Amino acid sequence: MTAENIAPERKTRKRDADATKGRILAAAKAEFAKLGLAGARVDDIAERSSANKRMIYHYFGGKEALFCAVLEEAYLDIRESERALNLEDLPPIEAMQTLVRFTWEYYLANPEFITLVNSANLHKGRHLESADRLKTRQRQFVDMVQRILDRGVTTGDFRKGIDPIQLNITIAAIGYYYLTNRHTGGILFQRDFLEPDALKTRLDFNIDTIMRLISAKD
Amino acid sequence: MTAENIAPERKTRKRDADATKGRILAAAKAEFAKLGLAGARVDDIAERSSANKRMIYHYFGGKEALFCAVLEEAYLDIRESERALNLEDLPPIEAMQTLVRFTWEYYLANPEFITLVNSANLHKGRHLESADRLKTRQRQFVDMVQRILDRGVTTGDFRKGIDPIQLNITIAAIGYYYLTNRHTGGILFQRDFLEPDALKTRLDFNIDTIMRLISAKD
DNA sequence: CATGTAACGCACTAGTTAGTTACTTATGAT
DNA sequence: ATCATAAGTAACTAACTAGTGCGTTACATG
Repeated sequence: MTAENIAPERKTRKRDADATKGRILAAAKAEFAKLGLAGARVDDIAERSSANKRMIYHYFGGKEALFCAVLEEAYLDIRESERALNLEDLPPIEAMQTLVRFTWEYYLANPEFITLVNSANLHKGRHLESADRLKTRQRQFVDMVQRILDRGVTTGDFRKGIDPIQLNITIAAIGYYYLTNRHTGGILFQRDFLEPDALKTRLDFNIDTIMRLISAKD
Repeated sequence: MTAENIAPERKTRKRDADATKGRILAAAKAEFAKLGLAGARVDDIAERSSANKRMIYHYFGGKEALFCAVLEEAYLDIRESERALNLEDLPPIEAMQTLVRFTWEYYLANPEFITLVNSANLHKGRHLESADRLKTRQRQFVDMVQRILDRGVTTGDFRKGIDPIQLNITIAAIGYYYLTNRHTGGILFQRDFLEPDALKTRLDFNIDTIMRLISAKD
């Protein structure tokens, strides 16, 4: 499943199912992210992955099944990266600020995540229904945020009764919306949304928004 | 440009350029919103509008140009609806709460707006570039929000120095994200995002988020 | 009533596109 | 070595799709 195979072990290893599968997945991710499910072309994915179209049908079954695989992998990656932050080792305020910052930086570094999720929702989430491993991870994630909130209440930093799901949605929303709509936003507001200054301003604004939302002092 | 022509003036008026154009636009809006730009089919739009495909090319020039027309109309409609709220006649706090509530309710009542904007951004906003009338409206809208913020500062209700653009983006974001990602969100969080209780909870949460963000007391 | 103009519609084309068939080639267990 | 199996390829197909050529029909104007 390694995405690339730059230094083959012995000679030029011509046959490597795992590597081929990984290359197809990476190429599909790029293609689906750029053009959406309907706009993506199976032939282009085959070419981008320097594999053959037949291999896509062999390993994944078809265009839609390939999209399912791409989507689940994308979601698993962000949930795994969040877990790797070890937020539970941080004081509550710092943990929450880190989460807001991480979410923002993840979207910035992985813009294809956003367009993939948008495509999935255009099709009513149908391609995520069977991703059971992900549902478990998601629950663990919500529970972790709940524990951070609880700790913050104990220390007197956070208000009581905040729903971790509403909070998660809000943290995602204020970063996601800015970035997914940066093109139409840039035209309408006559600003470059990706300029370093603009990015810094927005991140600070977002951290401030979340801190004011959950803060106990008021 | 009237979308329907239920009561024709004299006899059965078989030829009506305006009505045909309007029907095509309405059908295209529904089709593009449902399937995206690449997924939409010109033949289907022709059939849905009970017009002929030839007419689409006659009136709009092509699929992409039709998408441009649909998109600009959609944006103009929301900006016009916002203006019709006459927020400047309300006290600052009430004006801002009304704006948050309106934005939410507009997205709920016009779900196609969200998917159209998503499609436009998938294509890097290219289809909105020539919408000059809209840019003017957008500036007027931002100026109006700025005036509400200024009034709020004068009355002592709002903090100083809030950027109306960051605020607008945030108001849109917390409603938009919840609704555009309601399908994947529903699967991952195991909740029905559109249930009446869930909708009410989210709207209250959103109003609270914005009020805490701009409120002077802290 | 004659006539120019714009609305309208059928049927076609040239190029795509997802998915498949039939085949070759490398690999590793025996 | 050999041979079953999995990896890999090229060429094909049937259905689809954006766009167009060309002819017809309604309506306003003089």
